Amino acid sequence: MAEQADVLRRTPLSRDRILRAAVALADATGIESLSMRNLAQDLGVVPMALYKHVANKDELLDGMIDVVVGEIDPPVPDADWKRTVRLRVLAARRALSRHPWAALAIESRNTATPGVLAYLDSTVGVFRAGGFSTDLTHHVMHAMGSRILGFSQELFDAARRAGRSGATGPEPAAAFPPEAAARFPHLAAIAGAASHDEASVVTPGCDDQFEFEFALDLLLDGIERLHRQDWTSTGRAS
Amino acid sequence: MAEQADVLRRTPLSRDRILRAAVALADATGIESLSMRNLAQDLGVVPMALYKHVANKDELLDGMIDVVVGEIDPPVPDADWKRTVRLRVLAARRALSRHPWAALAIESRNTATPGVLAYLDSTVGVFRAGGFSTDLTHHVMHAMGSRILGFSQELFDAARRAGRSGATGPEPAAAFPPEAAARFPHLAAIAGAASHDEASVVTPGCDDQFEFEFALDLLLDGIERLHRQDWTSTGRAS
DNA sequence: ACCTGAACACCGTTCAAGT
DNA sequence: ACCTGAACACCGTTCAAGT
Repeated sequence: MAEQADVLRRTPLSRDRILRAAVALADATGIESLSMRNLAQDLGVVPMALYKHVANKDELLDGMIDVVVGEIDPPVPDADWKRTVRLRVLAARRALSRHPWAALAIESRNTATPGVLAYLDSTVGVFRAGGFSTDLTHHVMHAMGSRILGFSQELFDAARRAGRSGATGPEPAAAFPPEAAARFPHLAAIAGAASHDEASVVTPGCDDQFEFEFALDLLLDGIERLHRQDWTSTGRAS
Repeated sequence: MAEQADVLRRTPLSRDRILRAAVALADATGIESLSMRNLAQDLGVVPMALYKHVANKDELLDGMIDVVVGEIDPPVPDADWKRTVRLRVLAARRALSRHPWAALAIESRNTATPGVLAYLDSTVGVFRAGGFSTDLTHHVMHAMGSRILGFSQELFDAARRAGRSGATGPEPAAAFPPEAAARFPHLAAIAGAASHDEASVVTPGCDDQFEFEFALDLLLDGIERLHRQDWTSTGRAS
């Protein structure tokens, strides 16, 4: 770590080098412990040196987001809009999964970065090429929400960690704790219901990838149905 | 503001009074400017006095979340699970909408609060009472994601603010800016496509409530279809 | 025993002094 | 002209000194 900093010290700073170091630091220690001072130290540089290349911390975060979004595999041309969207979303999920802080960072910024806009634009293009009206495409993009970028909101996942004390850093989701099970019987009943393979009796947690694809397909199937019946917002043909 | 603090100064501090003041402060000035020092000043109290009632800032945030979740109208008994879920989710949306900081706060905490767990538990109960298997209920809860608490992820919304400079504080979503329209033609094409009423030509933004209900119904319709065909995770009957 | 001021270990960022 | 140390205005939280 220290000798690496020594090696890098003489190579000149650049926006790109700063962004890559910031991503690596957030990957390693979490976004909440990423600070300008901290990042500067990793780069063997005085904190103020960073401000030559990024205006402030918000711009740094925007840049980091676009590094991650830039890792998403380009779309594979396919006649079928549904398969194209599905593969691209799963590619986004792979990229975002490599950087666990990225999803929350994207949601926290109240303005989309150029990289996110480019991604959304190309995805809209897939729907349009598939024959979707601008009207339906608009609503469909809203309905997909952040799922279009490969992440869901982890709200329900947080319940699996309900009894966790958070002392020993990140760890796999624990089983639903007994005292919570008594107070929340319905949650306890379904917590163990998703053992997709019989071997996972000890850790009854569910398969995140399965859940994601389940929700994605639920949405895509519904979208396909609306598209087939030429749905418009003025008169629902349901 | 100052005379209000004077009046409150002699009424004794309590966890409840702290939480309500924190919610009010976050509502008024945003969650990012809520600090312990700041909140203490609003209460006419020295910062350290707060620590008698909340262990730390994280616990304060958890308490604030449960104040908001506690404002959700209780479920209305109805024979129809679909209508029950729909009404409850829309009730959650109304409560969360009154506190714009709450959605992100809930997502940021990596453990569910007791109030959120209670809400999820009762919602699971609605599905179970409607005849859903534990298996399907589990996946369905994941698929709904944070939408079950009445908020979506605003990812696509951020695109509408793409050209915004953020200088003058919170403001309604601006029209898609011209220079962005050139770079992201597909987004520009659908940005204006959602004028639900003809009067909104000047501000072509879309109707958030419509988009939310569109997505909610898309999910509920898909869920109903799976339920009708007795879907199980082992053999998809699609 | 309770309360609280000062202090500690941090932040992001400004700015003026150094080269 | 460029770089950077010190400083400013904040944080959350600890702790010891006061009552």
